[in-house]
Amino acid sequence: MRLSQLLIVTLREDPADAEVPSHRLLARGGYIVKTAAGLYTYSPMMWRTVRKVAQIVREELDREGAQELMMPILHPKELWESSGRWERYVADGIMFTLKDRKGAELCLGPTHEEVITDYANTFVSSYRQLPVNLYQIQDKFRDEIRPRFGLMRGREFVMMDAYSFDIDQAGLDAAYAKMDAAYRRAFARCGVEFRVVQADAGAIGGSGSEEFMVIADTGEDAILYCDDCGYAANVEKADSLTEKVDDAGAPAPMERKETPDVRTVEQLQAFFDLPTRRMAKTLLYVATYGDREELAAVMMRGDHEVNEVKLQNALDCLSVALADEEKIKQATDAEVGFAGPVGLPEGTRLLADRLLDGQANLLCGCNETGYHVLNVNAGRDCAKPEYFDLRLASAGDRCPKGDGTLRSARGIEVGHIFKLGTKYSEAMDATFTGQDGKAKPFVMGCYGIGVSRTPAAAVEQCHDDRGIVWPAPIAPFEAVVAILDIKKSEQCELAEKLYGELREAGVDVCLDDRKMSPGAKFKDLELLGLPYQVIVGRKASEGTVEFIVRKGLEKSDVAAAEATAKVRELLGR
RNA sequence: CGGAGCGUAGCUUAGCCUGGUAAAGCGCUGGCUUUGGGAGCCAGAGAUCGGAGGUUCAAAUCCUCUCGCUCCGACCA
Repeated sequence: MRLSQLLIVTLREDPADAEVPSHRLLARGGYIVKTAAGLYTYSPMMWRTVRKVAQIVREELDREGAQELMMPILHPKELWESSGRWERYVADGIMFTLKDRKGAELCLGPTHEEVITDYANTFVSSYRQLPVNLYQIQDKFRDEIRPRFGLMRGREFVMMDAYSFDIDQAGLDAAYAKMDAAYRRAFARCGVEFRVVQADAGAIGGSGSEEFMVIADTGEDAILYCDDCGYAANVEKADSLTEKVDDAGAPAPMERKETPDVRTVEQLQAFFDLPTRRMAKTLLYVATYGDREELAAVMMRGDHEVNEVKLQNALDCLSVALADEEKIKQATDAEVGFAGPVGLPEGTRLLADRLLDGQANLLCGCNETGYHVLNVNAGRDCAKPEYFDLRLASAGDRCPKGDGTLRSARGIEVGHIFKLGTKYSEAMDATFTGQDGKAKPFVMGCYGIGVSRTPAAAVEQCHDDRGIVWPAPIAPFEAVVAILDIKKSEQCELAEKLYGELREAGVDVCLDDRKMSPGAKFKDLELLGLPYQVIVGRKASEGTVEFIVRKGLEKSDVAAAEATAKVRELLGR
């Protein structure tokens, strides 16, 4: 490809709305142009990269025996009603919905469990046809509350979604392991540094799930990991340490204390001279279940924070949110800052972090403005709470699996694998006939890769102050031969020769024959980030070219006759 | 949805407070020169100032409403 014939427009200034490096550099390099909020047009160069990622993913999935197919983007409402998700997704507002000319309701597919399950139900009728693993690479549509960061969170994006169908849990475990292996190979091939972490299954549902995170400071997810044992988890999911507080002695009589204007844990600590771990703060949450709301009181050790994802799972509700001031006053009959388990209104659901289970003599609020109570013992002074692991783990905690210490990092979620089980097959009555002649629901897994997010994550991880530094496997071109002065015939001739040689050698190379000043060309190639650059300039007449490795901008003069071999060597061919 | 902010040429912005001929840089077009670090000169094209109302002799500027976009929180590949 000759760059003079490729539509490349780079900008000298950053677009005003770009905040993170990947958005800034992809926009400035002309790789993406915003069409509307969260909607981008990919340039020819960008599309080459997206296709390379897709191809790597395709190859690795195919190696595990997965089969590519294509499903419609438009889905009928009825299909989503059969799984029970229509109402929820519409209520969430995440789904784009529309009506056809007859007034029938449709949605733009945000994910394809319904369509694929229906397909499998139609086509797979016997255990003899199983296992089967089907995938597609296609645009997904989600009306994100806040699209942002360019390709990192768009409303339309390219996704690989795969679905496995098995006869039993063991089959699912095997399919899941294969996908895990395929994902590891695919992301390694893409040249990104990633980590696999345990994850909350969220709205998709199911038993087990792991996320593939590209490590980058601008990642939207926080992860915790332990270098000792390899434990790693999304902070939403991370298990918390299990050791209890030191012994607080035998249960002592409860005492009501006047604590004027003492509301926060810090203030209490100063007031009572008690360690924060001897206090239980009580937070009031509003849990939403479809069309009804319920109030829940959550007790947490004074020095710990609530993990709202865990809380949501414990309550088995659609969403949780801290109660506002008015609701708190209504429920506790007190100002904010004095809520506690003692004397809560009848019927209020009371939960507590499991670390409080069996803990004696806690300091709590007592639902009366200006008062706290000392020596609260659950079961004696207040209702026995339901205990769950509700604590937000944090860096510095002891690893839940060993003696190591948890460290934290930020990650960009580029892949996610789930063990769904029979959630969808049962809801949609999708069955096959087993060996015993009886109908059985498919045991399913689902798997996603953000195909358009992955290059953005790669840029996030791999750039410098001059521009993008593409990993070679997903760069729009692996190498470029650049003519510095296209009016010099010896430069053009040598460049054409090298360009031909590299193509012969199977290198994905382009010829930069654009008419621009040398300085502009250098800057442009740095911004565009092609991994290996062969610069044909002044020394062309001596048979010498400049070789630039974009990563680190290492430069050296090499004999033109050696240039092709050098590129091949660096590409490992 | 809640909070904050921004809409002026393809891009980045000035002008708005204090109403009075829409401005600059980049990019684009033509010409001449230039060619190893975003070249110079000359000549051009390009904006009904997001939209609608209002105030005023007069609105990019003041007021009201609306639409769009960005940022901070809950969703997810």
